[in-house]
Amino acid sequence: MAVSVREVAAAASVSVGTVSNVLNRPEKVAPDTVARVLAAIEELGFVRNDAARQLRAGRSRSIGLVVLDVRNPFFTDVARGAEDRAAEDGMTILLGNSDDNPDRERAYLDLFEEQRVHGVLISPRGEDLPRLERARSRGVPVVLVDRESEDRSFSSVAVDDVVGGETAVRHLIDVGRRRIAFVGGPASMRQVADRLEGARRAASEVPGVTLEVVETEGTTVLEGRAAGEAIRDRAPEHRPDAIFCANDLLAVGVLQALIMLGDLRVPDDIALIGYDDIDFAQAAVVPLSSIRQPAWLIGYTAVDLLLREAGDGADATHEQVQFQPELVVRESTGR
Amino acid sequence: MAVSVREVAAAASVSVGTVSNVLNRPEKVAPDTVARVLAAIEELGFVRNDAARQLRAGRSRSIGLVVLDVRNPFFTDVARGAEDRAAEDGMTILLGNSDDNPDRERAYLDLFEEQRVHGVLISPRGEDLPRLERARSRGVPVVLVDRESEDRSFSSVAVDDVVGGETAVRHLIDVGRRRIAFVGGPASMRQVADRLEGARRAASEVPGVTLEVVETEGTTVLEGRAAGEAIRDRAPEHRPDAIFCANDLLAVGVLQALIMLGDLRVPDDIALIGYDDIDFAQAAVVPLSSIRQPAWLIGYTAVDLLLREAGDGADATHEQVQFQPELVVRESTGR
DNA sequence: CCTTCGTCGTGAATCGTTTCAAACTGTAGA
DNA sequence: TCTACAGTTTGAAACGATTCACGACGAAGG
Repeated sequence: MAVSVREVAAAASVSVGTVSNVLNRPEKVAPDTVARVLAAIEELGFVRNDAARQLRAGRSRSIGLVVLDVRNPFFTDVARGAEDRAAEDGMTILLGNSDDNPDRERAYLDLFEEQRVHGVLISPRGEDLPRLERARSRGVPVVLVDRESEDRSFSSVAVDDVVGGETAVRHLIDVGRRRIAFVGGPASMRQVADRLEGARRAASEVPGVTLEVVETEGTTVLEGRAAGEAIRDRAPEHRPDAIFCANDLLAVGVLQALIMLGDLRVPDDIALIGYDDIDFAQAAVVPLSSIRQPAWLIGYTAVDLLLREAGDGADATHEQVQFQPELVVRESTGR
Repeated sequence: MAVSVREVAAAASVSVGTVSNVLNRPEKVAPDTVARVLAAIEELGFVRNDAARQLRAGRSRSIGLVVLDVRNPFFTDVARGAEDRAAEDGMTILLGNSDDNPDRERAYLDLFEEQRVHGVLISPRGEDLPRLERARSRGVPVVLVDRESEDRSFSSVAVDDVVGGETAVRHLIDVGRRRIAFVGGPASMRQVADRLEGARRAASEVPGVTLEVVETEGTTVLEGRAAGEAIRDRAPEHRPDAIFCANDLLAVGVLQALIMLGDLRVPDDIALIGYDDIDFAQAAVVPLSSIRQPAWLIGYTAVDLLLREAGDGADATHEQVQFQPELVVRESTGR
């Protein structure tokens, strides 16, 4: 059914080897032979079979990327950065989203291994490093995204979330707040845990500052709204005077609950700061203060490390790149 | 280097055929043989080589999906729906985003053809149907997403954008507006053109209603903001009293320009309605009225059609599914 | 005229899985 | 004892591109 090199070769009266050379090393073939072969390809509508190429080559020209949540603009930006860097080397990104579900995460890893990807970029859900070690021991380079490995045994590209959390809460304190609530979860998510740790650190520096944790089950707008409603419905004296959300999606949800469904004022009654600085942050009901991360750059850099590591083979060194988060002040924390 | 069936077979003292049977039809193999083979697989850390499977099978177990913009939540929702349906049949979605760029669109189609995908879902950028015809003639089923083919020669899943545009503008008229502006572009985007056509139709029904078109070069928040600024900077008597944006991202941008960077009131001075009803619409500075589309369902249905068509072979019938858009009224058009 | 060298082109072997006709084993029935 | 037959297992062929050692040819140099 499908046209193969063999038929192209026959049509152009050359051998299959020559067709392959035209495709891959045209400079090694006499010009008019090249022309004849290209004509035959056009004529027959030949399309290379990538599976056959990969089989021969031993691995694919793709890189697997597993993110925690495709719906979070932060991760689509990371993916764009990765795609751009991969394209520079003629490679492709396979995007999988785990939805913070360990089974899905493992399923994607299995899939990528079967595809013999060049490597895997992953923002690992929990502590399933053994699975990643196994992948690597089979020759698949792994780079952690938005996360560092405890023992530096993996390459990684991350932003210092502890510093980010610290920056956020310090800012809230700077604008005069004292009863601070942290909204985020699940605590098993590293990003969440780190940001909380930073928040605790900043809070403990100043006497009189309290930090309360409102744990959520995920980091979506919906869960933010639920958390916001719970806070809104408290007696005024039990409400915090500032909220730090583990990401902007949560913050948007909290904002909805406080303002649109309630009658609290932001930042007057409660100041609010998010994390990630997604596009929508500045377009929210009240433009949202946030902690900015260089998402595109993270993706770009991660692929860069991966390709370098893949090139070096087994004895590659592992490099940890860490970017610093940046405070962006908008109206939700006053000016 | 990598472990193959051959080595597994040797380790389990069976033939390669038996290993393959254990993998694909375990019920045809004696229980203790199965156990022995599985033990060998575990022992050796065998991972199937997908390229070899595909080569043998003739095509991959993936479906290509080309969207206009991954950053638009509408499309990520479509992708999720597609992924969910594909997973039901053990298939995978390969996501490519064309960024409304014909070259990228073609590059992804080429890539998908080389990968011998099961089929392609695409929201085609322009009128490059010949390219799609060619793909189909090579045996790759194609389903149009969020778009219909003029001549019904392709299967498609779409929402009636003309009706959507009509609904939006009719609503603006219903709430008393007369000088309406349509913000969107490029006009070559079918979705944009259709929504505009609907808008024109609704406007022409009521005497005294004018419809002005403010063309943008894309459908991002940034371009919306630029358009909004242009409108804001006009003399008051030249400003429209209502704006219909081709999608919610644009509307969010317009909103930023009017309110946050200017001092116009929405909806008092200018009413505003968007399209897609993305999550952020209700969390915007002023909660945004919009036209809702069943994004997840569109993706799900598209894969469904595709698999049906792929199953039927060459003589498959082409089916056009059309969903109806739904008006969602929020504060940006008054209550 | 013979050798050497470079340019082009050849075709068989290879990658790893699946398939399928054929072979094998043991049991039940005649 | 022989045949039938179901249940298992076998192993070679096939998928299609790439590679590489080798052959063919012509030109240049001695």
